[in-house]
Amino acid sequence: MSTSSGKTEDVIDSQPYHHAHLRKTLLDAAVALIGEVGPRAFTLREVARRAGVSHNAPYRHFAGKDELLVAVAKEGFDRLTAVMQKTLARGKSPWERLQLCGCGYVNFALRWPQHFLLMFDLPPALRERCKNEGIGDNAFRVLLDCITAAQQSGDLPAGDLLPLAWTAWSLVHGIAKLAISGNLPLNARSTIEFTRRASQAIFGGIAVGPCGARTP
Amino acid sequence: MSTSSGKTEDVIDSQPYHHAHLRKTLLDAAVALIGEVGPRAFTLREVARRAGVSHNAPYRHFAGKDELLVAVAKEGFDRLTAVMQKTLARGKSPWERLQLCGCGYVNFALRWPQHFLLMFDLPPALRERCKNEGIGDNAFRVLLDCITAAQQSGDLPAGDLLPLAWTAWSLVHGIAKLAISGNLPLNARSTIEFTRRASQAIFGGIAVGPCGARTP
DNA sequence: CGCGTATGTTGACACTGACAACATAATAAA
DNA sequence: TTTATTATGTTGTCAGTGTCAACATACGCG
Repeated sequence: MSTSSGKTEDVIDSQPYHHAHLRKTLLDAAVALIGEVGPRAFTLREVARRAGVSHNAPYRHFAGKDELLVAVAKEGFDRLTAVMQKTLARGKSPWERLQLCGCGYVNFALRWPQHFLLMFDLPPALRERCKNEGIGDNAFRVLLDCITAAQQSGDLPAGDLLPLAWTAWSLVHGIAKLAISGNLPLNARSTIEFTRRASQAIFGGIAVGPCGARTP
Repeated sequence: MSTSSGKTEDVIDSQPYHHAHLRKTLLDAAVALIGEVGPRAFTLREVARRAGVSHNAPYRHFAGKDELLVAVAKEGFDRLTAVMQKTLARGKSPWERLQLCGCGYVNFALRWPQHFLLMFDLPPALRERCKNEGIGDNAFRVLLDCITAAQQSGDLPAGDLLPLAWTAWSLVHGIAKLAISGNLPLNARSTIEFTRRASQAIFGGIAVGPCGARTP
């Protein structure tokens, strides 16, 4: 019983050797650990411990702690993209889909706050590497597509795409960060509702109509 | 010359004993260190090293690393408040002052990104303590005052204060965070300009007029 | 002057990320 | 088949860190 370690592995015990499994196992353990203790208490050795391997085994699959963090971040962006796509699919118009896209973003942050923190609070050097590897690009593209569609349907004015995207992203990112850190005294449901109203406000304007936080 | 350590102390050498000076010295060193290496590489021992004391001296003035971090965060919020107040003072109308308030916020983040990161990326437990001690309250009050003034002058509609404040805060906070992490490919000047336009957009609306990122 | 207390130091411990050396399993080569 | 090579996991070690305990020193008050 050389590989007496675990659960998942036993099924495919024809390969008692870890093979590429350990990488996935470590990644899963890392994602779970992040969700439990957050980026600060995240420890390479604890990840190895949970995976049932020695404290140095991860080095065969990741150059170091940093690379594991990047991998966890990548996993996070993939999940974020999925959540946004699933959420915005409920929208009936380009305009509504754009709002729901932002709601999906905030919802992801509320559900997996630690993971979200890791993704965006990466040290500059790692964040740079993420960008070079195009790790957040898919998620951003979802937003861009939403805005383009809203422009084509006439819900948004034609013109430069990026400033619109940055504005929308900044708003929902700010909401997400502030909500996670407890600076918005709202529960999850209210936070999403607030996101929706703020999104409407940002495109429809607050000053021109009744208070944006009041009525649509 | 028992206290041959430093510069500032020599002036008041009538008290060769460190007294309450060390606390300030440590705090200054901590702020400087944060600015140089960021929250991640921030080390209690390095702070002590820079202050010229043993690695355990800080424990006489701070319960531990966490409490020092909280103190650094508090210092940051005080400076943030000062920057916002100074910036918004240039505004000629309540409406303009509100925008400049946000610009001051972003400007602070651009100038002292590491310090800004520390202030808002504090671990939940510490962030909680900051809130309990009312550490960010002054800065938030500056924003509230701006909004109230804009409401009284008719630039903003009357109504609940907090949703308006949250919306504005979320927007500038998002801009600051994204800019710092390199997700907005703009230099400092353009980022501030973008902040101004986004602020106008959020209250004036994007969809109702020409593209908010184009013309005032 | 002497003593208690506030402050700073030394020493120690467990923990971490990282490296080097070693061991073993899978695979390729002969 | 047998051997060599590579991929993967382990053990041992190191410097660095946060924190605690024990010790040393300087101040202030009786």
